[in-house]
Amino acid sequence: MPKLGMEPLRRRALVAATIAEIGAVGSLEVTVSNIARRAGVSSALAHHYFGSKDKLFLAAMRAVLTDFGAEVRAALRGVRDPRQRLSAIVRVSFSETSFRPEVIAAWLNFYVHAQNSDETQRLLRLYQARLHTNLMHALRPLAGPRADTIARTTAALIDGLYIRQALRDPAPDARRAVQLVTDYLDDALAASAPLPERTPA
Amino acid sequence: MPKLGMEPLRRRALVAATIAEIGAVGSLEVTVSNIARRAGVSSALAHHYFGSKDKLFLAAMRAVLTDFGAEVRAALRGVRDPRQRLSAIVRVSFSETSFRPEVIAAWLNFYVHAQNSDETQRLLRLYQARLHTNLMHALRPLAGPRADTIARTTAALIDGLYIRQALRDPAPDARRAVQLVTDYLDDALAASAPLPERTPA
Amino acid sequence: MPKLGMEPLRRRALVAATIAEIGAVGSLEVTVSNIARRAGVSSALAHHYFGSKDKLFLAAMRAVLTDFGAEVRAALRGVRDPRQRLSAIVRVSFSETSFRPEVIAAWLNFYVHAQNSDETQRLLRLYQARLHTNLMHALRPLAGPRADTIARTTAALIDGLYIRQALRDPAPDARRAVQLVTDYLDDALAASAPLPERTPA
Amino acid sequence: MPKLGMEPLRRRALVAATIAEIGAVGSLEVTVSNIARRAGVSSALAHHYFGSKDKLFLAAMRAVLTDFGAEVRAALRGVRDPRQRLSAIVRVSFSETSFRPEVIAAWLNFYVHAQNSDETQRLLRLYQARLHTNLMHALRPLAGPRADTIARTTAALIDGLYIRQALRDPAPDARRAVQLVTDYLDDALAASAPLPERTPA
DNA sequence: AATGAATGAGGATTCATTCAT
DNA sequence: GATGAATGAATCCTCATTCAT
Repeated sequence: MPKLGMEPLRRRALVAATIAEIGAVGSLEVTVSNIARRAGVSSALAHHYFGSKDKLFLAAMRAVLTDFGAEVRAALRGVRDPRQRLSAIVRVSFSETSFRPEVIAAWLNFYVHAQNSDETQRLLRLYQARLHTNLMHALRPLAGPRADTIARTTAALIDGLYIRQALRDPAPDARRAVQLVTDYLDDALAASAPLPERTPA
Repeated sequence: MPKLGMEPLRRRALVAATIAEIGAVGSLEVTVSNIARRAGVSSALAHHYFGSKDKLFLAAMRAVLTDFGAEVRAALRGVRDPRQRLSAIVRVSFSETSFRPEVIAAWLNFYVHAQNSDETQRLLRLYQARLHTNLMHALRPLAGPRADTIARTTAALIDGLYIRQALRDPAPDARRAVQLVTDYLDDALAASAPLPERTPA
Repeated sequence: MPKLGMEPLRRRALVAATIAEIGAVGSLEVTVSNIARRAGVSSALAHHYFGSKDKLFLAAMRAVLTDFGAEVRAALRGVRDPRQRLSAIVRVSFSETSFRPEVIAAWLNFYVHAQNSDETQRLLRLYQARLHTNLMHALRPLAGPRADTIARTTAALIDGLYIRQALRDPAPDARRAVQLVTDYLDDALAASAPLPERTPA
Repeated sequence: MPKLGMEPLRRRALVAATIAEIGAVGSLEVTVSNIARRAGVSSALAHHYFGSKDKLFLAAMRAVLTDFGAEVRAALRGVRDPRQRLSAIVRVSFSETSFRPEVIAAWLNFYVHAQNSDETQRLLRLYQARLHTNLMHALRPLAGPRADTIARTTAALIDGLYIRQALRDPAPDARRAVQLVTDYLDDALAASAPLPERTPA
């Protein structure tokens, strides 16, 4: 029962199915057929709308990054205090939207995919650059010349906590992840500023 | 012209070729044929010795971890001072053996592979546990109750720095990576200990 | 915004697009979608009007033959002298309408298609029969018993010159083609006329 | 029961099967699977040895041309008289090896394929060039300045007779084809030379 | 010890065709 | 009259794996 205006719906469904499938399988070795089945359509339709498996991956990745970016912007909206902005960034990095097993798995796989896809690489760099910008904006007033180092460390720490979740032993523990990064930031800022103010855990 | 005692040589060559191929291709989507060609043998021989592609992967992974473990042990041998032991661990983590593009790529891919291979998962956990043990051993005298947190943060940070190198933008910068982790440790230990002693960059 | 009386326009457009597409692609491996796009309509419409890809091909072929037939009739109209009728037939065979790369390509492909389509085969035979009739009509007074042989040779020569153009090396050279056939006819008729009487094959 | 040294056998079998299949189907729309089945092997093996469908086509075409070239050389060996050389060329063009329905169909399809394959185009040009050279060699002493025209006409005539056989109405009639070309040559040479010597049919 | 030969299974992709609107 | 939506069927191609030698 074909209807008009299905395209955006199908696209969204296929993108969601792609992320879910990558998450479920745990690698990029997913079949277009399975993704399509998950989205309730034929594999031919996936090709009809996206042209190729690779383009579908790219669309999925863009969706993940777009979602993340939107969440960050929302979380930062109206927050002026640098320390609170930092907290917001960290919190969103491990939010329920992003820090789910399937998204984590997708994320990890996108890093792998970046090794062979310029566009994926570009997207990941874009994400990193944005994160860095956001962190720097908040860190500069707090850490002065050490801002850059702290920003890089924080970003690496976040990625490291993601990759470690990929082992899936315990369910991803967002709380603990946030805590670790927060602790790190406390220490780092304490060491940078004359009058460290420790935030309560 | 088959010779006697070739087995260990072939095995080693195939394992090395596996790592190299994964590194070159940037994903686990490598073919046994290509690995075998790289090792200068037929793909049938790879199966003869390892039984399956998966077993070959596992062997490669074990080799990486074994090498790393050996390097760590060597670096720690004779070093008693906790802070120096910490430095040694960090240094080895970014040593020339491990922090090469191809090994980084292999590493990243093993994390992916772990999603579907219990044995790979077990191996990665083993690596993590050993690293944790080593870190704790050195951190306990320095950071007391905070040792665990710092150890986890350090481990995540190392993994995060690895994954970030996977984007291959600049060649892997081991020096900078070591510096970041060292800085982190300085701050963390400064915050933990009564009398922080900053190590010179 | 569908309009009334569109059918003949659409049909013509689709038929023209079919020939053009076959010519452009150089084989029958054209898609209905591409043909339809070229005609500015949806592929569904092509099916609506023609029922199937094959029927569309047939329609295109009929169009080519009809055009050719009409051109021949026009060229022969009012011409009474046998030698001039011969010339007219040859001229039309390499006229600007027919001897264009795309039509040549289509022609060649119709010969291929005839291998599997009775209807196409029938059409090509019809074309051949008509050409033969026309040639015979003009040749009988000029060559008597040799008319049949000369007619067959002329027809084969024309087809041969077509197929050779399919290699597209130089742009089709109609002038030269006409010249070759004319020369042939001159020789053949010279050998047939007044004195020499050829032995029957 | 795999044996050693199968490669050349398989290659030959696959090439023969390709020609046969194209001949049977009457177009290039044959599947590798069917070709392979005809050769008694799996489609995977066809890819193993030839790399792709297109390469297999090319190999088949080369085989056809090579066979034809060898036959021509054999027929010309030891023949010195120009008129007899001409006859030999014509005879071989319609020999039992070449003028079979399946080879005719393959031939026709190679002309089509040439529209999209540079290599096929190159091969066909090569065939044309060789034929032209052979014809010229024999015609120059007989027709002087008209040799070129006669050679081109003869070549086109041969191709035209081939394409006409593609309609398959009657089984290919080699005798008649040879006769037509011979008659043509007689006329043309009669018109060129002062003292035509008619060869007996 | 080592490999060439061979294949089954599987996956991306294409496309003619159908149908509800 | 016209089309977007949708798919089943096909086809090329790849690859891990097996086996006889």
